[in-house]
Amino acid sequence: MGRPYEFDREETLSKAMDLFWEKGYKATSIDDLVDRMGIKRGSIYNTYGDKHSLFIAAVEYYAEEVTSKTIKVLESPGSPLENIKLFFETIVNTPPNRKTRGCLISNTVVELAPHDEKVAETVRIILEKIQTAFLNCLNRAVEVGELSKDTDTQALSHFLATNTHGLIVTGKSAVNNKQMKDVVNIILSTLN
Amino acid sequence: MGRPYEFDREETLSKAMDLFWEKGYKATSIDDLVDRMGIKRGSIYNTYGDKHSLFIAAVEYYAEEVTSKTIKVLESPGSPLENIKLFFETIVNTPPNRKTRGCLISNTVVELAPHDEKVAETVRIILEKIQTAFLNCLNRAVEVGELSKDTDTQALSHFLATNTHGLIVTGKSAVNNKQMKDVVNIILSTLN
DNA sequence: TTTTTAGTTGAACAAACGTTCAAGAATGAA
DNA sequence: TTCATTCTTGAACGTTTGTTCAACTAAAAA
Repeated sequence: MGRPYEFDREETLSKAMDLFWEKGYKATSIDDLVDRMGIKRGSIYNTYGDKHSLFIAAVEYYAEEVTSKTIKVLESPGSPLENIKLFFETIVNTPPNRKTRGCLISNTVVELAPHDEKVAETVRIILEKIQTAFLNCLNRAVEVGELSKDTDTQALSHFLATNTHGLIVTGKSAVNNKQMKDVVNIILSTLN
Repeated sequence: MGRPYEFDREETLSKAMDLFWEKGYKATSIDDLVDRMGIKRGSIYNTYGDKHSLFIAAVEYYAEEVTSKTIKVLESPGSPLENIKLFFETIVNTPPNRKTRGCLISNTVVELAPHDEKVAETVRIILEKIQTAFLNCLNRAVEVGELSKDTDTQALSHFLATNTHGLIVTGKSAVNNKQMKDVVNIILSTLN
C-alpha cells in the first residue's frame, strides 16, 4: 500500500483550478501553486505530473464542477426560454470581483489553445458540450411551442454560445451592469 | 545630435506588435522580441523602455493601425447597416491562420487587463472608441431611416460590441465558417 | 581635428522559472 | 519486527527570465 496521502487530491486540484482561473497559465508559477494548494512541490509533481498536466486536470475539473453546473440550468424542467434567460442572468449577476476572472474555458481558448493542440482539444470538447446544451434547450423550446417549428435552432445555439463568450469577455473589463443587462435583453429578444 | 537610429522605430514596433498579438504578453520573451524585431536587446530597452512599456506601445500602435482601420468601415458613407454587415463579414472572412490570433485588444482584456491597471486603462479607451463607432453608425441608421426612431441605439451598440468579442473568441478555437456566418446573420437580424 | 552626443553591441547579472531527486516518514504485508 | 511500498520534504539542478552596463561606433557641433 505505502504511505497514504495527507491531503485531499480533489481539494488541492480545486485550489489549483482557482489559481489558474485567476491568473492564467503562464502567469501562474509552481511557487504560486505551492502556496495556494498548501502542498510541497514534490507532492504536486508526484500527484499531478508537470505543470502542463496539472493545468489540463484543472481545466477538466472546471468543466465538471463549474461548467456542467451552469449548463444544468438549461436542462432543468420548466420553460426552456426561461432557462436560457436564467443562464444569462447568472453571467450578468456574477459579483464584480469574480467577473474579472471570466471563465477558465474562455480564458484558455484565448491564451493557450492557439499554441497548444492538447489544450485545444480538451477545450473543444467542453465548448461542444455547452453548444449542445443550448441546442437541446432550443429544440425543447420548439417542442413545447415556445419557438416556431421553422426555427434554425442550430444557428441560434451558435449565436447563444458566441454571446456567452462575448459577455464573459465584456465582463472582464469592468463594464457596468446596466450595459450587460441591455445586451442580454437583446439576446433574448431574438428568441421568438 | 549623436548617432542616428539604424532601424525604423515604427517598423520594429510593428513587428513587436505582431509577436505580442500571436503569443500574448507573458509567453513572449525578450529573446523572442530580439529575434523578431531584428534589433539587439540594448536597442529595445534604449528605444522603448522595458517589456511592459513596449507592450503598451504595441497595443497603442495596434489601436492606431489595426482597430481604427476596422472601425473606418463603420464610418464610411453609404448605408450604415450595410457597413455593419461589412464589419462582421470582415471578422468572419479572416483567414484561418490569422483567426487564431484573434484581436490583440480582446486577448489583452482576457490575459492582462484584470491584473494590470495601466494596461486595463489603455484597453478601456480603445474599447470605448469601438463602442462609440457602433453607436454613431446606429444613430446614423436612425437618421437615414434604416432603423426606427425609437431604437435603443445605446443598448444595440453594446450588443454589437459584445458580439464582436464573442465572434473573435469563437474564431480562435478553429470553428467552421458556416457557424460564424449563421451567427452574423442573427446579429444582423436584430437590426430592424 | 577634437569634443559632445547618442545609438549599437555583447557580455553579465540576479532572480525566477520548471523540474528532479535523495533522504525521511508513514502505512500494510510478511 | 522487518520489509516493501509510497507519500513528504527540502535542497538542488540547469534554464530562461527581464534588465543593466561598460565599451564601442557614428554622427553633429565646436
